[in-house]
Amino acid sequence: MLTFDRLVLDESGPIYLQILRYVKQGIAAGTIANGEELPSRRVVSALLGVNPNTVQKAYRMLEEEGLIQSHTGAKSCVVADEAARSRVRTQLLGQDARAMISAMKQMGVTREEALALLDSLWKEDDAT
Amino acid sequence: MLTFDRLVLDESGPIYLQILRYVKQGIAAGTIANGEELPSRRVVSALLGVNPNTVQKAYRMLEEEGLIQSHTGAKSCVVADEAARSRVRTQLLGQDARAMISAMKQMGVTREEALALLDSLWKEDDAT
DNA sequence: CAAACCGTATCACTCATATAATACACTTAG
DNA sequence: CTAAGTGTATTATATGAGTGATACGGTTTG
Repeated sequence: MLTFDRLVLDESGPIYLQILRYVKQGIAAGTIANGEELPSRRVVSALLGVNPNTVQKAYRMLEEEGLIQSHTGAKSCVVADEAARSRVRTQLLGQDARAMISAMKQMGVTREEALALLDSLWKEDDAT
Repeated sequence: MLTFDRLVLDESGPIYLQILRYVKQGIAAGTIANGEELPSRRVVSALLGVNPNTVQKAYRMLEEEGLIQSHTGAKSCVVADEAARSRVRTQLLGQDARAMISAMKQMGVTREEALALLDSLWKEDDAT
């Protein structure tokens, strides 16, 4: 079952969005199997040290996107086939990359420079 | 003088951070000359349709970073030599890229895939 | 000099985020 | 069956972000 072990909250934005993104990344990565159960709202809130309502907000948005299913009394579970996985993956990758490209172009960075920087930082991150 | 023409506000975060980032990107790109005057808080607030206090918050942070100077009664102006430019540029590029790399690795993206994606989206953005 | 503009500061208000404390109906495990 | 756990809902409170209005003193310009 999903553990939320690798989710470290920061001050970059609303907590419910960080939870939402974490689950989406797991789905995109294939780390979370189709039909897999999610830990309950209360368990996650205790793990992260946040309010149950905050977790509920993230779970609700996941359900509205059709990525999880919830039934009163029972645990929620993931419903994400290969098509959904691919869709989420493309969505997340596109969001991040486009924002970075826009910022880089505004700073006068060339395509070659951008590729070199990405390659360099990628390897640097590997070494850590 | 800096016009704030290319700054389009979105819902990605606080307005004062978007203004802060816009000016920083201008400094990093060399679009803004050293000693150049900034439009007043009131002018910018009217241009963007936001409150003067919001602009003031961004200007204040710029001053705290030593990138602009303000004197009561007179217009603020940029004080950013080549060293400061380089520092800001590295700071912005590193922030964006590292965040994207972290997200990509968590989604199981390979380095080659990341480079191909960046190259592809860069060209796609050129065409727009 | 005087009017216009500027940086700065303050107060009150709205809204989103997050917390806190419950409550209720349903499912599941002992 | 019973108790524990679960999804869901409600109300109240606190905080930060952003707005709106206003004020004061200093600088610039005609």
